[in-house]
Amino acid sequence: MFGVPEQPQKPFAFPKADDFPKAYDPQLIEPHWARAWVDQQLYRADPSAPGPVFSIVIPPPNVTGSLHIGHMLDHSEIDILVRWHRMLGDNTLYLPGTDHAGISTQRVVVRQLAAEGIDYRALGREEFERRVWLWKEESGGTITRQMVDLGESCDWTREKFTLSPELSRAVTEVFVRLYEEGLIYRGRYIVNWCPQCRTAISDLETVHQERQGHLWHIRYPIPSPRGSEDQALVVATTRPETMLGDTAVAVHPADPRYLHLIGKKALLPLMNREIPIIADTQVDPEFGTGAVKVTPAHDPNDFAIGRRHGLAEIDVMTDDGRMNDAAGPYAGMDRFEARTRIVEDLRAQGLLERITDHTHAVGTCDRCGTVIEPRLSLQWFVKMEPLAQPAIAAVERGDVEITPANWRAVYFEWMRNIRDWCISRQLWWGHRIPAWHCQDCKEITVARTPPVACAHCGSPRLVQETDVLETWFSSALWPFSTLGWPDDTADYRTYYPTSALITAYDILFFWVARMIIMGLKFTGRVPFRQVYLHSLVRTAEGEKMSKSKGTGIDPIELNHKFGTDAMRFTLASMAAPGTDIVLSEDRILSYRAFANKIWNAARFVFVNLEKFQSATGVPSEEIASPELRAAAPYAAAGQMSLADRWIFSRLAHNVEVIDDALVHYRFHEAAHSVYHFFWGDFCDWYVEWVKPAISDASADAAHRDMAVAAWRNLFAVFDAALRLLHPFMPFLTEELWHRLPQRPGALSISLERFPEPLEKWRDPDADRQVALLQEVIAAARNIRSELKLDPKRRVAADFFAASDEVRALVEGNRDVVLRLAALSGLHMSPTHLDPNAGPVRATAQFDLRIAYGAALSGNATVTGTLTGSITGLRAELARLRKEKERLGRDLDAKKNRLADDAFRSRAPADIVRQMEATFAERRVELEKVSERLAQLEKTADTYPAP
RNA sequence: GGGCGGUUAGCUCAGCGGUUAGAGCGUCCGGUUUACACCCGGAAGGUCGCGUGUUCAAAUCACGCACUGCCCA
Repeated sequence: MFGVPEQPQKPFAFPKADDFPKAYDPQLIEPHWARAWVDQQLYRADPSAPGPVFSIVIPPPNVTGSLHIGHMLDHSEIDILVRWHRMLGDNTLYLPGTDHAGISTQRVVVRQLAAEGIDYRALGREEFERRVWLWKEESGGTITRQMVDLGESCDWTREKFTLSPELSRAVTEVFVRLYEEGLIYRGRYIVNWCPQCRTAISDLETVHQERQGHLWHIRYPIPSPRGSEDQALVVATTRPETMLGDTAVAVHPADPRYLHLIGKKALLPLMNREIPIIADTQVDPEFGTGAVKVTPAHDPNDFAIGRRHGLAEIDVMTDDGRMNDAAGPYAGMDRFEARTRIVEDLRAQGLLERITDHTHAVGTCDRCGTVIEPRLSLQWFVKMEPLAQPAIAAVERGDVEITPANWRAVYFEWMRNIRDWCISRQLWWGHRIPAWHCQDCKEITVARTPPVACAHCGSPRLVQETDVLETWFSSALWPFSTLGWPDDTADYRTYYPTSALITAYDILFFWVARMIIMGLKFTGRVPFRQVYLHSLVRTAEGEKMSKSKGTGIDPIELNHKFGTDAMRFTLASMAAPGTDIVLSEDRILSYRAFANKIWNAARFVFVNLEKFQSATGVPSEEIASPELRAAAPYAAAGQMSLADRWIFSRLAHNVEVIDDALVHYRFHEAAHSVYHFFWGDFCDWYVEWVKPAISDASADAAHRDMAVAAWRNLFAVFDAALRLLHPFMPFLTEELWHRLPQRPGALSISLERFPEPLEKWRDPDADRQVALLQEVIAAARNIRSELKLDPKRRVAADFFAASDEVRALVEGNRDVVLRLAALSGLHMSPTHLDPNAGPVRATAQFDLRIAYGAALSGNATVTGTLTGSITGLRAELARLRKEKERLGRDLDAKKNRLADDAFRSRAPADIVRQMEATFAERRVELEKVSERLAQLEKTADTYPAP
């Protein structure tokens, strides 16, 4: 896969029309380039390379999973940044890899085995692990294959896996150090237990769902020496099956209803066990009856009460959610079956006081959705509070910048209320905890390598801990473990801390926060300088995608259908910080059209160069060589054309916008800028503008020079546009770039430089002048459209310039105006134009009119003409009235503002000046509109009423 | 219960103090303009959820309300 193939240097030949099908088909080129980028190892990082460093590690996906659309968003954003930085000349590393996804991978393999009729426990740990590795080998390539298909420019030689020996070494090192510092401890506490996965899971992996449940009010009799009958306490519970493990009933010490009962005993129904009635301030007198059953082994609050009062802790369940022997007659039943039976039995015994509806949050397993059982068990924990302090400070200081900034508050909130982290999992797939239990003294020995003797008593009888670490524990080390830590490698020295972390906001706590904690603890530095948290992709219905509901979108399928470039561009264009993305096919189609537009622009450029070459004999090397493209822009006879000045100015402007947008992770802004530059500025205006110049095959030297200069500029801009587009549409731009002549040895557009926003290209005069000409052309097109003129028909227009400058500009560019507006002539009028002769469009700078006579003249038919017709006149009147009203409203508002002394004295001077200028301009427009309206109304009066 | 978002054109979304509030799609009108019908030209369409403030100036800031989504307990 990584062998570098020989690159035969073929002589350059311009693509012919045959090589350019009219419709762009991404399937023809994307697989080819995806392959080539990997095979040539183009993105292999070199720690000794020059330039500022830009490094980024991938959020590792589940090794046995497949990419979903959220990954594609994430990876597209990362790859856009990476390609951009690489093109800026940075020493760039994009490090790929996967994690071992402990619970889900184990579950998949357990299921596979079960399907073969094999109980995984019967296989034994070693054999089971071997089977999981086999499965990893078998399915583990999917993710990386998909990433290759996406064209991600990562360094595959540095691909990492959390469970590989090198990364496992980092995990062991971290575990041992934390243990030695007393930051890891083992203890018996209530944890979230998933009976389906048969393991403890962390608080974060427990998802709370609001559910409609019940509150069962159960009577706990209070036996008295004299045998009085109705002495009883009523407790309310949502989980009656846990009562089998009750070891007390608790009331609030100040609750007058129960004062007299404190210290007495209650008889636990069904179990016939006497349990104490205790007082504890944790009891909420408002909830239920104010008396609660206490089950220390199955509820975190009860556990706390139990510890305070020295209560027994009776676990009544097994690891798969069944009732155990301590549950007496209910032993062996599933917990929910037991619940039903217990309620029935209580009812039968008259101990069920009542049942009320109760909505409460039920903890469920993040992985499998099973209802979590809070359960007492012996687990390993990380003491988080001391670790969190530096992580809070780092973000406070700005050592880590979080974007969008509102996530800072969320981060702080979680960090400041952090709870100890249960890191042990009762699984076989994962990093086995490097702790050994002494069979003699029962002490624990934690070590980097298997110890031969107990550190406490010297006994050789040691048994390794069976629990593994949760996957996020190893993920938390990812930014440095992947770079060689704990060794001081060249990669680590060069690329750590990484530059940025790009991930979805839903793993801020799971992963981002923990990486900051671990990075600071073990490297003394933050793991990344910036965090960008992007949104989630939702379905067209706005729902969160879910595999189980089948609403997940397969990006590969969409890429195949629309092209990876189009998909990537779509995601980028919608990736506004802070807003979830609702993906729709319409939107993707519009960017597929954009790819097609680029393709066809290239087609135009190449095919016409060929024509030019054969007509003039000017070789393509004199027009499109890489050296010439790099040296643009060109002037002919010492002067650059207005169109050329303008497009380079627009290019510089857009490069600046794009650079700035990408610095701030505003992918949508960057995408919009490049889209409008290419389609609007380049295709709609520039190419149309210069068509005559580049097809001028006149023999004389002056014309030839102008044509060559025009061609050189066109190629230079086209080349720059491709480089500008490259991070967003890598495949198409790579393909087209290779169709341009290149230096020998130039391998890829991705290794070229991103265009620079050169100040010398800025040309405010050209910007203004072209904007005005565009307005003139648009005005003419607008009238043509209103007159419903045949688009091919050229008609004459009248023009009044409000200044000599405007007149000179329009006269100097008469040809382009006539051509793009399909006019046959432009007659300069010394005075304002009479609207009775035809519709007038006017700005403060000019009037333009196409006279009815001109529209009618000749033998062409004018469909639906408004000439002299009452309907056409009415339409124009309506338009003018609306225009007048709008201008009037605007002017009133501005007049008031300008008349306001407060505004004049308090607003910045340039704002006031600007307001005055637009007011003056708008007033001229209003005057013109009013004048035209008055004249037309007079004309309208001569018509009979309809 | 606490916190964070969202509410802008028919749809999906930008804009988050200062030009006549934008984009893509959709709609309507006209087009086989030899790069592109995945196209070209033109147009219509919005009291920026409601209310009250702050400000010379509010879609934009603050507060309240309504609806809605998410996170944490």
